[in-house]
Amino acid sequence: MRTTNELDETLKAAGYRVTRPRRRVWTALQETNGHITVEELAERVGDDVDLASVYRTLRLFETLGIARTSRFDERDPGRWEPSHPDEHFHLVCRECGEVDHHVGDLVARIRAHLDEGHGFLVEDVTLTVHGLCASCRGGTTEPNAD
Amino acid sequence: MRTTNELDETLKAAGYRVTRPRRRVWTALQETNGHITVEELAERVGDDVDLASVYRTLRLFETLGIARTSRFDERDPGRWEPSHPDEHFHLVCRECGEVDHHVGDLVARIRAHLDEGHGFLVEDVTLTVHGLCASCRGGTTEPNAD
DNA sequence: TTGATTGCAAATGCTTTGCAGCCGC
DNA sequence: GCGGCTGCAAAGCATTTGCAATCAA
Repeated sequence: MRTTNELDETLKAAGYRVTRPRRRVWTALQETNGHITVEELAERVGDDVDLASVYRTLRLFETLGIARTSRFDERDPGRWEPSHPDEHFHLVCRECGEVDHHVGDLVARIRAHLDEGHGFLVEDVTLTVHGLCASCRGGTTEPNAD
Repeated sequence: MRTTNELDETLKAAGYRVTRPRRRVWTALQETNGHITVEELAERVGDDVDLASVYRTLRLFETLGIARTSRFDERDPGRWEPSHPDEHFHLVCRECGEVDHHVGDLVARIRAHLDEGHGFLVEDVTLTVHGLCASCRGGTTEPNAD
């Protein structure tokens, strides 16, 4: 899901109208490719789209399954990203704030593990790892430094 | 960390004063043993402790490392729990809202896995699983029902 | 045309903050 | 007594909502 055409189809298929604000928000979200604040997004979209519409549009995208929101720090505003078919998790650096979108089989393995033992039916796994990214680890980045 | 005596020591050791609001919040948090809203907590604490003080106290407890906050749904207020020495994760049921505090080695294994390959220094792992708990899985709880 | 969608402005809800008085040490 | 802590009230900030006008179908 990358082009505005694909957005148009998704909207129509679900019975929603294709509008300029929706296209604009969609494009802006694609351009940044993730972890962006509603305010930052609104800035990119431009002043002729109201902040409230950006919020409404993002909520709609979430309902449609094409965007997702998450919060990496309790005291930060929510951040949005186009939803990604791959299961992934986030590595958040406490120093530089960088968010690494990490794709791998880890989430799938967690899911598999949970499906076994417990009576709990897993629908969504959210994994966030806080720490220090390679560049912020005190200069040295040698992989086998203790 | 369970008694008010232990709270007192923790506060003093860090140079903070032992006060009635702090003891009250601490006790209330222990009693519920987790995943409680600030408002619910304030209710238990009583009207003679101001809501603002409850917020301030919880933030202090967080700083001291004896309480932690998390949000299971983007649109819910934050929830607090006494911080737990064991690494654990949360199973949140979308039907009944029940939050299961799940202790196990899964988080440790995730941590170990991350420590290997990547240059990222892991400090905190947050894992939240949304889905349906055993009792909400459509009545039937047989493990091999389709 | 017609009703979904928008912009605007006001409201909401959670959380924080300024400040004068109070209380732990 | 001093300075940290509290209650109170007001502010802050992200997000939502009511409503009349607008625009996609």
